[in-house]
Amino acid sequence: MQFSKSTDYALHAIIHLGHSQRCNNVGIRELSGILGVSESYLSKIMSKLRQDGIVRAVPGVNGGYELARPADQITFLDVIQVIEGRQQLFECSNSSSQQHQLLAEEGAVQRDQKYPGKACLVEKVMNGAEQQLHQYLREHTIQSVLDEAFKRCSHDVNKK
Amino acid sequence: MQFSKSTDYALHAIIHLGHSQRCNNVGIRELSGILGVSESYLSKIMSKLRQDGIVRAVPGVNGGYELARPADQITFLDVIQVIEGRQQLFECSNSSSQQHQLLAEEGAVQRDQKYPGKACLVEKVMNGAEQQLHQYLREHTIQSVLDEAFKRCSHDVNKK
DNA sequence: ATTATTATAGATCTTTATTGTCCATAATAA
DNA sequence: TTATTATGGACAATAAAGATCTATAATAAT
Ligand code: SF4
Ligand code: SF4
Repeated sequence: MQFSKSTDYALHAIIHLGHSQRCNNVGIRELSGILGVSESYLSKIMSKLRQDGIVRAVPGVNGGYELARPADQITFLDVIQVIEGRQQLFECSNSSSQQHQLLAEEGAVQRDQKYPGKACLVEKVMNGAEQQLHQYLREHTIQSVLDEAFKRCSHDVNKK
Repeated sequence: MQFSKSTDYALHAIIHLGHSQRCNNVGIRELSGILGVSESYLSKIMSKLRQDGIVRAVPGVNGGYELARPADQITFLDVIQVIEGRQQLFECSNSSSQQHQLLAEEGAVQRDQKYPGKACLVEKVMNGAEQQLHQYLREHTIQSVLDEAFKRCSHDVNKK
């Protein structure tokens, strides 16, 4: 299990947009050059990011992309979920098996929406783990990375 | 990004073994029947679990599988990593891109083994998140699920 | 020792997901 | 109006997951 390359690209693209906030929009050409990915492929990713409200896009001369909201309001989780989707990390495929009887509470079969507390014991652990992951990714914003990069940078300057 | 079905099968197989500890070995036939998976496919999974020292296998009459160590010493992470592997959740593919300069410390390119503290800023976040996930999965053992299932069960009996 | 039983390893196939390209179209600012 | 830029659909290549079959090796019971 790994994050896809697209997630990698999306994160770096967003970070670059965050870094170029003051300037004009950033076109797909520039972006693709900096990330080292083809324009066609990257544009698919940017399109998704726009559909999910992470970036704004404007066509035409001097068009391009910009962040749809301040970088401190864009979390890693936000970006990752655009690409990876929002399904659960663990989805049981055999809830009709014999074992299920032992491990699941009554009513746990139709567990998707309404009874979060009634998940089976396996899902309880797996979903718990996923929550830990999400929590951490929610706590880290694009801005926090930008800040740290700037800190490092100025520290380097002081050294010299 | 999702856990594979194989991980699902592996977890359930191990749980069943833990549940049948007192009795004899559990053959692939019984196991496959209970999980609702083909024998051939499941045997591949069991083989991996054996190679990684999670279960013991004995061929021949009355052979089968049993846990290689007590269920309270088998964590969810143990089982999951057998199937999903041990690569990092996030592996950067373009550390030669222009962006890399900004985000990575010096020496961060050859980051794999020796400089865990020097990872780049993106990896720092992503690896941190992975650690959260792993920590949680490490804290939950097969036995803990068994215990809880038993608790529920006896609670149900009391009700009746 | 023989035999029936069981796990193992290899080859192979299908299906699904990821990664990637190309092109025609729509939108926009100059 | 036009040059420019993003968008969406179709498509292809590759890789990974899911699954099956078969021949072989190991073992316990006889
Ligand atoms: S116990 Fe949970 S994970 Fe297992 S089969 Fe039932 S629903 Fe699925
Ligand atoms: S900054 Fe980190 S994630 Fe980004 S390219 Fe460099 S090594 Fe990869």
